Amino acid sequence: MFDSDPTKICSTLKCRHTKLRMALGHIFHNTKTPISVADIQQIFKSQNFKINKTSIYRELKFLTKNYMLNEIQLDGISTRYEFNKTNPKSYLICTKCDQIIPIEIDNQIFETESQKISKKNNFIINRHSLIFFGHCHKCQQNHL
Amino acid sequence: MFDSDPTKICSTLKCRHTKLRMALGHIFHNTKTPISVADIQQIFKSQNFKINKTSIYRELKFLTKNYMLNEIQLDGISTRYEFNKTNPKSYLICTKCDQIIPIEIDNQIFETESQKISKKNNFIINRHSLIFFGHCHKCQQNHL
DNA sequence: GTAGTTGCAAACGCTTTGCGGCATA
DNA sequence: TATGCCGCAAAGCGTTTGCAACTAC
Repeated sequence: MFDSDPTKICSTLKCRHTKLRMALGHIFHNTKTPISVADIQQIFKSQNFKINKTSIYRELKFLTKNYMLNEIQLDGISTRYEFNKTNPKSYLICTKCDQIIPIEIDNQIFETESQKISKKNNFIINRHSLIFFGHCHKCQQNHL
Repeated sequence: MFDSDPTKICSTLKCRHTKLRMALGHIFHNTKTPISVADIQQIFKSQNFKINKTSIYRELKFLTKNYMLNEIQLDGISTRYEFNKTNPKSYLICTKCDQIIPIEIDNQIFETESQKISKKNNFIINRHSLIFFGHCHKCQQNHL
């Protein structure tokens, strides 16, 4: 449960208040859907903010390591980042435009089932990830 | 719904009956868990079967394209392949040893919920993927 | 001043491609 | 003998690393 306010990120993590960190903070503060490094580069380019991609990668790793971001790697799509590890781990993925839409799911649904699975397979379950693949509203309309 | 018998793969796909194709057929015929290119190279090495990795990649793509294999790319682990696209899409992933264990789940559980999600987000759901992360039996014992 | 941060170039690992040669049907 | 398949080398792509320079505190 962190604050996505860029300045608060720095005070929480006791790290320096740099241009890149602030810029990334603003992006994740204002972006609802998980984004890729390419997306970030695009945004920075449109803002005329010149920054080396190495620094972006490094900062994303840093923020992920410090539980500010959540790294998502899923079937076929490129690595995405979203704010805060405590977010729901369920997504809708549009297989036409590769958009990821985070959704909230009542995890109660899995309770009974995951207990069964855990026992049957002798497997300790720590977390789960549920993804629905299909077509988003826009792509349905565009007949893409 | 294909037959995993190597010779039947060839007759179904009307493709040539090559050493590599037969060898991969046998591997997937006998392997229950999804495996990586590195795993396959390992197996071939142990069998003293010399084959170029390019050919392995090409053959896996070919079999995937022809619905004989299922390509799995998930959170943090390397790409894996398993026989047949129609297999259940639910897995247990051990975050210690990276093993993937396919499991059967009663998809009825999701029926109501996925209908709700579909309506709420104006999203046509085609398929879903459910993954449980945790520790397998072996890794629990090894205190790794 | 000094750690934390950056840019650049180079390396990395996994995967794909181009092409000439070989083997299966 | 004619495609389909193969090996090899090289390139592609996203990501990481090493190092020297810089800058926030």
